[in-house]
Amino acid sequence: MFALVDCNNFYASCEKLFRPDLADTPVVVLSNNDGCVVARSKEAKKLGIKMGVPVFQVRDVLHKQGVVAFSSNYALYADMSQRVMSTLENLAPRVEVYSIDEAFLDLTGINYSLSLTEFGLQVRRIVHKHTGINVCVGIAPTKTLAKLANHAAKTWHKTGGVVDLTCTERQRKLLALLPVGEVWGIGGKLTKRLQQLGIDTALQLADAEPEFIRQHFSVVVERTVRELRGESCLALEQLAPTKKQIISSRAFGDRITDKQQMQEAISEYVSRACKKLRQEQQHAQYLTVFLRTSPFSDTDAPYSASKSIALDTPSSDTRVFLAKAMQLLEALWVNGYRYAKAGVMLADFYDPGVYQPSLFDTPPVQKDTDKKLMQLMDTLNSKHSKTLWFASQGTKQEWSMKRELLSPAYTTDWQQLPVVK
DNA sequence: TCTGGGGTCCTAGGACCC
DNA sequence: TCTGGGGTCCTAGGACCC
Repeated sequence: MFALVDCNNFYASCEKLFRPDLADTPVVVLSNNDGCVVARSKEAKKLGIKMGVPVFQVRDVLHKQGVVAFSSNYALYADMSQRVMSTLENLAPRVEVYSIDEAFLDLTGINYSLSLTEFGLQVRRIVHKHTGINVCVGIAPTKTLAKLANHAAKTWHKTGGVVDLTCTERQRKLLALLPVGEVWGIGGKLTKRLQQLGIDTALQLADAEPEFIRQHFSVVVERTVRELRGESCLALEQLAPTKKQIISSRAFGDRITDKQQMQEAISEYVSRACKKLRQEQQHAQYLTVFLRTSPFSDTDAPYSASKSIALDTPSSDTRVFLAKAMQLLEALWVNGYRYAKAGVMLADFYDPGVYQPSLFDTPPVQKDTDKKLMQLMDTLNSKHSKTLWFASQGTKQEWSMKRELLSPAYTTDWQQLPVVK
């Protein structure tokens, strides 16, 4: 038996938590560069502001209705997420942190002492008491059904924020009400193709033959069908699997037309990605650099390109990747375009010291001093960010993203603690 | 004028092998 | 004239998630 615990309007709730004056005010949180709406308080949802809309399309509504907007404050959200997750870890024996605002709990053994619904209500109470965040709880025999139970708990207030779908009849009743696109794993494209086959509701998908779905779609969709029928195919995964790739990319605050600025940006992304790589305690062999103009522009000539290179030896040394990235950029750069976004990707990971040399390679020697230099950089930068950086990252970073509506890092920076007067 | 970032998994098809 | 069958591995692209 699984429970899915999902925080309500997570980013917006985090912002409201430290601004009691905004308790009843509509609040939205924006993506990087203050580009799109990525979270909405319940008041903002009521105003009809859609998830993911570009800000410029709803600017009038935001203004007229007195909506308060915030830039994304990841330091705050990550810290609040950790508090919620550690509270959950005290309430259930096994927890899978699925995303920044949701977690699956294994409920095996829970119903010996109290009913599953009572347990769900208790989770809500305790998480709210410890963190101030409201959550909803969906309970079911499979993860996919638990997701739908959670959706129901969020949608219908009279559920009290907890829905237990143990009983098959309740499952079918709910599935009949939900369009197939609400099912976890069924996105826009699949919804269309399923509808062409006459499958419109979640119940119709559950009642389709798994073999038939397998033939028309894939094993993934087949698994979804089985999960909807109550056959658990997706297990709880407590340990975060090691990463297979690391991406660092950003849209620019302003378009880039100058090569040196692009070099700065790519250098910045390379050093971010390498820092993450060292945190994962991995070495990477494969580097990709990409850049593109805006796909939304009618006036800008379109250009999008990427190039990759494999190192002779896996590494986590920023300097090695910087040198290669500059070579790749040299090959990719074309004068005259208005670049909107660029990024780098690291892949093909190895544990440090483990790799397969080719026949004619001289065995690599990673000098101890190289390793220490990177460690020193990371240590210094973790205490005071941006203490040490590479000159190629630039000093002004005029291209960097816009975050004009950023709230303070209330919980992670001594200088920015909230003050009670 | 202005449209996010970071991931995973699966499949199809080509190259190559015996 | 007639040209097999069964694999593996890799990559690109498509789909999904939050």
